[in-house]
Amino acid sequence: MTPYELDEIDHQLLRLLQADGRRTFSEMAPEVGLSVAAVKRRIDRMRQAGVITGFTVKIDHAKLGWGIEAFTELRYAGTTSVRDILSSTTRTPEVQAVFTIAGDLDALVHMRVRDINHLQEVIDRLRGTGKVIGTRTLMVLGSWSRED
Amino acid sequence: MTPYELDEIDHQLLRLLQADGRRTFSEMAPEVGLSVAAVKRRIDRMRQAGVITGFTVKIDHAKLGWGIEAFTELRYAGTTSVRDILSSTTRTPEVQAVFTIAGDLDALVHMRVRDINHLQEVIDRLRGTGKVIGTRTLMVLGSWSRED
DNA sequence: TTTGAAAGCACCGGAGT
DNA sequence: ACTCCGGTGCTTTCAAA
Repeated sequence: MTPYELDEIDHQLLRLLQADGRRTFSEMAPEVGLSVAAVKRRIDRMRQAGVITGFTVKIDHAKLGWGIEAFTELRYAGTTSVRDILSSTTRTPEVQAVFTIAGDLDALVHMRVRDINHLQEVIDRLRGTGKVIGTRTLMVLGSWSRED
Repeated sequence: MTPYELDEIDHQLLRLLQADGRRTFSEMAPEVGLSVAAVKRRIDRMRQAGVITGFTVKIDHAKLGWGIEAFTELRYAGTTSVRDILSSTTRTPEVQAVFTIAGDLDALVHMRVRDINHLQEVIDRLRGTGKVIGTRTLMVLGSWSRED
């Protein structure tokens, strides 16, 4: 699959939208030196091409009382399919993301919990579902994210 | 810090904005059964309280030719401060996110690269900077993310 | 692929229930 | 708290280059 080619102005628009996804076309137009209609057209085009898959809101989960973040590495029995892994992990509401992994372990799960007891409980829940044969949990102390 | 309390309508609004961060107030108003002004006030309030930290665009990096995603666990020499870890990792452009971690390892780095050679090169770069004394890389085969 | 303008909406403040 | 309303500004489409 040949990558979709962006010129410098497309990159500028993506950067502007990453910093503020609700920025208006009329606000961006003078910043990139094009008319409002041209900006709209470019963004529609990137949406159409699937480069832009959508827009979303950024939420501070700690402010809502979900202050603890952790990654858990899961190892499964040899007979477990990716579909089984996904169906057992993704139905746990504390799980934010699941990455299936090449190599000796099988999945890396990103989760958010309220406190340590809650973390313990979620890990137990994950160990109980399906054919988990081993876990290792990394508690996040701090995080940095590229302009998100 | 006591968590900010959301009622059912606030949760609905957050869900709507997670699915489409550019949804208009007038579109959301009838869906939650309030007036446009009331919706705006609630969202302004959540912004003010820091629950909503912003809005952003979702990008399909694979479509742009950055098709490979990986996590690298980094172990540092005992004298390394968190500031040193962040300054050495975050200036690598392929690094998307850095999590500092409790326990025997020190950081988990999320990165995006174009291909395997590129991955190799970035890992070497990370091993070269600062006081890295060990790495372990998990290549992502697939991923799932809660409504993103 | 761009600009420019017109019509339709959305936003946002204030006053009132 | 919410609703109604009016002024302002943004979005969207289309003709034209």
